[in-house]
Amino acid sequence: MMTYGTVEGTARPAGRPRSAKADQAIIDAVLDLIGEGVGVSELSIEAIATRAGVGKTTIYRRWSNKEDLVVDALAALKAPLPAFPGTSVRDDLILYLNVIRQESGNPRTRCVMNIAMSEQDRHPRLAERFHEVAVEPRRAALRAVLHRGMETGEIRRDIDVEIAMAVIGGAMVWSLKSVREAKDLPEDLAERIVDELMAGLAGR
Amino acid sequence: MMTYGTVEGTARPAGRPRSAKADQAIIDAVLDLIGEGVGVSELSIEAIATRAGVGKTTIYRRWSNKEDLVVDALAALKAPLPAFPGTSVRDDLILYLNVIRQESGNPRTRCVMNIAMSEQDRHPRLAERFHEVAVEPRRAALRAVLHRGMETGEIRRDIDVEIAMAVIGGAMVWSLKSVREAKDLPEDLAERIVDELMAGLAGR
DNA sequence: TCGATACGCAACCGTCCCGTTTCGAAATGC
DNA sequence: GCATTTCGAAACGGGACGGTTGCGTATCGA
Repeated sequence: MMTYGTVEGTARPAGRPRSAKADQAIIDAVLDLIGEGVGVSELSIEAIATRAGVGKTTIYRRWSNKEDLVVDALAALKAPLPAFPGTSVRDDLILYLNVIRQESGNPRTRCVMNIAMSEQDRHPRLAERFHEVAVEPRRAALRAVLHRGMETGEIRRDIDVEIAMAVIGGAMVWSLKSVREAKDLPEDLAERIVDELMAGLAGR
Repeated sequence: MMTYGTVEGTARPAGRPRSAKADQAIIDAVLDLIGEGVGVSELSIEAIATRAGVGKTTIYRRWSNKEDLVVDALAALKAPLPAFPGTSVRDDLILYLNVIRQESGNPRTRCVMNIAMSEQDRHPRLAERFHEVAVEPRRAALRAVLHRGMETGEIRRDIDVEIAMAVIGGAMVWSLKSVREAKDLPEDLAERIVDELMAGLAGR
């Protein structure tokens, strides 16, 4: 964001201050459009301005670059992670997967995720920001759950945590991607994934 | 594809026949552009024609619709699946994952996959075709491996096969998506995923 | 009150693309 | 030879968009 800092000693520039409302309207417009399935490359400043009820100049005054704008918009997308009750690792993992599943039903989240996943070749900065804002916090939370489980003995102490995280998240994401609608998946998908994972595939 | 059938009894139309070379050049151009990261919506007929060294009319004569063209291009993308040696389920699964990993290094395959995954909302027919051409054959092969393992006793007979498939594929795909380059992943990723999966997470 | 800056709005020109048409040349069947 | 069809190339009118500029207004500090 390119708003002026309010650091002490920094002189506030003369003239009319920038409208925080315009800031928010622009960010919201970007997120809305992305949520409607518009790709980054197809995002037009004009469309954003129109949607935000804002002049194009107001956008160009703040961002010189479309990608900068999208990066800021992505950063504004907060990732509310539920507190894990911690009654058991199994319950925490199931909750974790169900949050992912539920979020994938939100068009905005869904499309942001699509963009982050598919355009990381063309927009590395964007993908990086998304990773930092949305992915890493979740990974950290999941990692904590697993470590706690290793301490309580619910999980083997010698598992490869990074591999386990990839397996857990990947299973849900891949399932969601394999069907048209999240509704097409069994109600208890999260439970089944976690139980299958805990038990392992190997014969007795 | 809109080439003329060669069914017996079908009269061959008069005039100059369509160039098979042009057909192939157009399909290749589409695949090339997609492989370079161009999204479906940004694919322009002009760019395709230029790349293919073909007049726009030659394209419009064959496809009335950009999506039809992309669907045909996708269908032309064959999915060579290796024969599974079948010495053990573990080895087959590792091979399966390593094929996925290796293919994700091919820009063309990678981008086609990106498109199929992220634009299934906007282009359902395209996603469906991709699923049919690329996804289902792999799923069938993987399913066969698991069933064989259940028969030999290498795998529990009571596993949920669909869940297991989601877990196996998802783990690799999700890992690949989590890093910039496939090179950033450990060499033995496939082995580690499979072993972790076979063993399960649960404490002793 | 006055200067400075931001605001929404409209217009501008250049670029890209679309889908169609026209052109002369080439390739086939009759 | 002739009709027919396709070929690549070029051009068309129309539309979308980019990035810039100017306009009149609104909102701040001095």
